[in-house]
Amino acid sequence: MGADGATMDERVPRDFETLRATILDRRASLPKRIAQIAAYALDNPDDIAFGTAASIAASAGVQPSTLIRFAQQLGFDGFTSLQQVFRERLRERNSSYDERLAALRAKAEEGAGHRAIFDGFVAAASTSLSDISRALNDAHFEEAIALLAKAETIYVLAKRRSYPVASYIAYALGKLKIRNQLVESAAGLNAEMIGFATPRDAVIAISFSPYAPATIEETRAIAEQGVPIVAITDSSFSPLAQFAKIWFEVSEADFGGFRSISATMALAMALTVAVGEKRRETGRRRKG
Amino acid sequence: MGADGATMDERVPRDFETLRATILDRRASLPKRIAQIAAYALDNPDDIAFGTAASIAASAGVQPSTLIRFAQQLGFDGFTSLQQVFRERLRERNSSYDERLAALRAKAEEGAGHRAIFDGFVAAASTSLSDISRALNDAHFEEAIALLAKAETIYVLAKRRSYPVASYIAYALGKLKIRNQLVESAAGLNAEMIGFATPRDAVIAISFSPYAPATIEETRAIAEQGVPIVAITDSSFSPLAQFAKIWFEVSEADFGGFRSISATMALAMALTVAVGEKRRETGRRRKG
DNA sequence: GCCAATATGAAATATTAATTCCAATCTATA
DNA sequence: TATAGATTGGAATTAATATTTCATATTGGC
Repeated sequence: MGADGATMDERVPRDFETLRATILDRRASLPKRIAQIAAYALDNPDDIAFGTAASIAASAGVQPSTLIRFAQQLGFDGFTSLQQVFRERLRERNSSYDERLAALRAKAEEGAGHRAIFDGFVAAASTSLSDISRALNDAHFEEAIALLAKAETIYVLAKRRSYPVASYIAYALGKLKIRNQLVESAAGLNAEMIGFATPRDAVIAISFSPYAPATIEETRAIAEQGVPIVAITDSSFSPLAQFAKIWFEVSEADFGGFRSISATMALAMALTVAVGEKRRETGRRRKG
Repeated sequence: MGADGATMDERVPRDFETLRATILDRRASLPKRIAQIAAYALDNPDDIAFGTAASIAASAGVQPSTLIRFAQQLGFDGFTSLQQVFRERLRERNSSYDERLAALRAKAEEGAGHRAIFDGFVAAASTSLSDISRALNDAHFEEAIALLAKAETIYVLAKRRSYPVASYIAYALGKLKIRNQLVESAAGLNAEMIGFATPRDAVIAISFSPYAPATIEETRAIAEQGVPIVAITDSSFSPLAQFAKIWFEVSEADFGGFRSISATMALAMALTVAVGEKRRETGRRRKG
């Protein structure tokens, strides 16, 4: 007794991912019609989940018996048990995006342990992304890219909660070989740093309520020097908005008093990469 | 002829929402057992989609015939056609989120202007969040929280692309009044900084391929001093994994060569806030 | 409290779908 | 090219599942 015996179903794939891997693995060695139904199964998993052996076989252009042979070759004892795997998959990802989010948030708000905290942050991030995806103004986005693309140096200005975004922008700009200056508060030399900026440069300033006084002050100073500013902030009443040539309103969902920054991050990354893209285009045009 | 006649199925709900509304509407006037199966259907739509008349009836505590009567009362000609609505719902729901993402990504990959870049980053971030939500191991998460909660000082270690995450963790830990030390490379004093760490402290180390050599080296050094390490990285082959007591594998989707960091951010935020929570609990217990 | 109308339970029946079987066809090898 | 072995198609068989039926119970109006 033990490992061998009547059952023999020790290595039958129980979840969709394993099944998928198994199929892809054996793909090359499968006979023609079996391969055909295998391909169909991976391409139309929903049909397998809902159809009958006959209907699926017809759609895939094979006989029902082939479908059963396929299942058996994978170690299942028939089509029905293969189908279970496809149904289970649908169950697991069953709910719609919004329902899933609502469930996450509900679970999080019930406060069921530490997992709930994680779920809460995932939900907040997802919500924020979905919001910004809807709200982003294409025209503003294009203007901001154009403005930043022709800057000699891009100054990046953010403190506290927004600082991670700024440091990411600086990192990405560096990788794209775009001259930039992260205005950090460490050495207290910000005023001098800002002093070097000219109207041929540009600024990305990021601040959310409660707005860090230093960010506001520095933005004001640099705006007075005539340096154009792109602001990422959270409302039209934001003090940044008045100094900015272009500003984006990003509303981030919060959880447990900590606001998400994923929407801001996505916007920042897109802005950065788009500026890189634009510069390459312009460079080519100049050359050609 | 026209509206009346033999068929009479003009107002049969064809989609789930209409069906749901119809059921809720008639709820009060339904006989006991029918009401019972109606409630069950709205609470467990997945079971209706996949079960057999017999299995569903058993779960809901009624006879199969009652289930059929329920369907007929709603205007369907049997259980099978009622079931179609529940199956259709799963099909649509499922596709909506994934299709939306796929559409975003497709648009992004076609490269239709700058908006496409933005869509690409939003899609990458959403995918990453959804992946980590599925993949996160609760047990590891709890262990990590426990480990970090009892640390005297939490050292945060990350360079380059991961640095924004580290700076966010440091900011959040600070707000939660948890002693922490961000190991930055600026002044070149990292070795000395690390030298102060003891086994009563703990480390959060973050690094993704290509792993910044400095992060690896510093993690190794601090591990050799017996300081327990929680790592966030991208594979079990990561050099960080070997030094870590607990490590999380986070797979981030990428767009245009820039990987998302939203999943890592969500995990980092959750970890931080959960540690704060845990400390407060423990503090209370000690007092009370 | 009685009667008619309605609702319910349980088993019989009809329908549909999965599986098996066998003959026909293809494929690789000597 | 002959032949064994594998693969496939299609119909027959078996299993499962939905539906119907009918006896029994319950409810609401008088």
